[in-house]
Amino acid sequence: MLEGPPLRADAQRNRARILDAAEAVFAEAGPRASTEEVARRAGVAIGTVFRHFPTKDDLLAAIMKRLLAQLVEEAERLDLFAFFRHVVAQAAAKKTVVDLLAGSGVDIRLPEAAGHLEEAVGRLLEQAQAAGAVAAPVRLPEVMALFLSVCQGALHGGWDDQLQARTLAVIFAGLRRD
Amino acid sequence: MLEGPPLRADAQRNRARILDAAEAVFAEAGPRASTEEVARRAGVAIGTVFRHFPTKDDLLAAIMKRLLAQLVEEAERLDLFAFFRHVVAQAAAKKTVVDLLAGSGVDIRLPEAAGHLEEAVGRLLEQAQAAGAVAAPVRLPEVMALFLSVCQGALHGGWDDQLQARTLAVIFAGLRRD
DNA sequence: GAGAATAATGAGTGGAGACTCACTTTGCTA
DNA sequence: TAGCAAAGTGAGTCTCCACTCATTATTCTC
Repeated sequence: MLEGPPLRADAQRNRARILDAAEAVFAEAGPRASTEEVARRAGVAIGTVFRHFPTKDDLLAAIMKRLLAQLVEEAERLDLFAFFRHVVAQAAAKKTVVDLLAGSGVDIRLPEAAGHLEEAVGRLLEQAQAAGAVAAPVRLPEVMALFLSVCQGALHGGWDDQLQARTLAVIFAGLRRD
Repeated sequence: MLEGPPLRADAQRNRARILDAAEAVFAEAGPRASTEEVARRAGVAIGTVFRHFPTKDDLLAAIMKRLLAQLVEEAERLDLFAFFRHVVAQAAAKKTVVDLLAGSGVDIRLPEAAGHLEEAVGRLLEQAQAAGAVAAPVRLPEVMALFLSVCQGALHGGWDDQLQARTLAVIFAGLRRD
């Protein structure tokens, strides 16, 4: 993570505005939304967006990193089941994360941030297994796979509360007794 | 389903070629692949593609319909668990269906064909419950939700055989004992 | 507060891809 | 097999969008 000299005040302000706008725009319209829309929403010229993020992918990667970090924080506050419920409930509002975790058309790798998430979920799994809430043979890879699958399903399927509860119930039952 | 006069022989031939090419191209590159690539692969001029399918969405809808019909056939040959396994294993090879079932950026509704699939899976569920292989309180909506979720997960996550088996094992356990 | 460095601006460029249409070719029918 | 309607062709249009850069504006430093 190479750090140059500190950013000028206006640059810092704009960078933050752009990230916020990008998060909102991409959450609403998915990663295919245009960079111009982001600039407009941030109240900034298009060139400014590209000064901060030389390519659109850089911008997407930056907000992904923020969102993943947020997920990790949430993982640290909740147990495995609550974490699943929480994230699935939010999936629709976080089109970007889900789409990008899914790699939908856009090529972005964030091994570090994604690794942190996996570690956090790993800790939740250990705790749940120690408490006897998840069967012993369950391993992290399938938990992550289920996690991502369900996020995408919820996002694209437009699940209501009831469907979400019933679907997670099946998965939770499967985790408890494998 | 309005039927005009029958198609001329060359038109029929080309229509079939275009559908085959589109299926292959979109399976490899997803729905974002260009119509020109489809035309090239079909050995046909771009205008011919647009004569048969006035918009790209029409083309996508047409192959979706074929693929859904195929899924229904497979559902009629297999039991619920085998169907899940089969489709998940093929998910990666069928990027289009999955992406479109998921509604990724493209707006296509095929209520009829999708309804048939749901009916077919409904029958599998009934059979499985009658045989005691799936717990009674499980209902069709969550089975469909799990089905679509897992398809997307498998597609985007690039699951290997082992991960696929382990992930499905959790879901199957959840279905058996809810 | 003057000067230098950094940042913002936004019209402009280039490329991709969906779709059109004037013209040519092909298949059907009488 | 002549004639015509159906189908095929592909260069060209149009729109959208990522990205650039010469110019102007804002901060920082002394």
